[in-house]
Amino acid sequence: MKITAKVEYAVLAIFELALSPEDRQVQAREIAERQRIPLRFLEQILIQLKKGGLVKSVRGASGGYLLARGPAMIRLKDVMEAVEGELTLVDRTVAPGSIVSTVFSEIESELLDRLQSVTIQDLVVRKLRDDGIASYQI
Amino acid sequence: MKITAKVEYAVLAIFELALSPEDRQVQAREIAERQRIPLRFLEQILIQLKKGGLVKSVRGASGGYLLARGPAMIRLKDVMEAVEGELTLVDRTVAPGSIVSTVFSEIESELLDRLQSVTIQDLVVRKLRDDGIASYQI
DNA sequence: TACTATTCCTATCTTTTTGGTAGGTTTTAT
DNA sequence: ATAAAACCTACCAAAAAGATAGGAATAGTA
Repeated sequence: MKITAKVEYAVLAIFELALSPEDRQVQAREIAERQRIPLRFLEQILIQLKKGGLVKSVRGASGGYLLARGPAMIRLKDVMEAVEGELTLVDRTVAPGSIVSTVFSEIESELLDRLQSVTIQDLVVRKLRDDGIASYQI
Repeated sequence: MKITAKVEYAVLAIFELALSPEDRQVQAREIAERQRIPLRFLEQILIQLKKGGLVKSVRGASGGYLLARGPAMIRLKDVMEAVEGELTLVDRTVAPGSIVSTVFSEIESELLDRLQSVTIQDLVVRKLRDDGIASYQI
C-alpha cells in the first residue's frame, strides 16, 4: 500500500471527530478548515467513511458527522480500508507462487497486523499526552 | 511504499543471479526469459541495480551480469532502494508534526527494518528448502 | 412557505506514476 | 568484420491520485 493523501485525510477526519464531544456532530466544513483539507474532496471521503460504517451523518442545515462507534473500537486499518478498499503491499504479483512473492506477502501481513493494532483511541491518548508534555515546557 | 512490478522484477533478477554459479555472468535475456520480464524493461532495471552497486556487468558479446557481493550481504531493502530511491510509506505527509503523521512514520520505520532484515541469501535458503520438500512429495 | 446550509451523488478534469517501447551507441568475443 | 551483448536517452499509453464541478435531496429557520 502507500499512505496517500486521501488516506491521511480520512484518518485526520476520523481523528478530528474523535476529539470533539460525543453525540455532537461536526460539519465537513469545520474539519476541512481545521485540517486544511479541500472541502469537496473531504466530502467524498466522509461519504466513503459512512459507507464503511465508521461515521454517521446528520443531513440538512446544521447537519454534520459523528463517529459510528467509540474511538477504541475503530482501528487505523478500518479507516484505511474504508477509503482504499482492500489494503495490499503488492497489488498484483508478477511471479505468483515464487519465494519472492511469498516473502512480500508475509511482510504485508505483518504490516496489516500492525495497522490493526492501532486504534483511534490510541491516537487520542497520545495527542493528549503530547499536549500535556508541551504545556509543561512553557 | 508499494511493491510495484518494477521492484518485484528487480528482486527476481537479483534472486536469479544469486541462484546461478558465482563468477559466471548471466545475460539479461536469460533472466528475462526465466522470470518472464520484458527484456527492454529489465535492461533498465539492471542498469539501476548496477548504479546502486548491487551488480557488476561484463560488456560485449557473451557479456552479462553478476552480483557485486555475496547474497548474504544484499538485503531486500537495498534492492528496492536501488530502483525506487528512498523508500517511504508516506510520500509527503499532509499534516507534518501531527500525531497521525508521527504514527505513520513509526510504522514506516518498522517496515523498513523488516525489509532490512531479509537478505537475498534468506530467499535462496528458503527456495532450496521449499524445493526439497516438494521433491519428497513426488 | 421560502431560503439557506448542509449532506450526498455523479461526472469530469489535471497531474503524476507506472510500465513499458524504441532507436541507437558502445563494447567485446569470435 | 560481424554479431551479440550492455548501455544511454527519449518517448508513449494506461492507470492512479488528487482533486473540482454541477446539481439533487434534506432539514433547520425566518
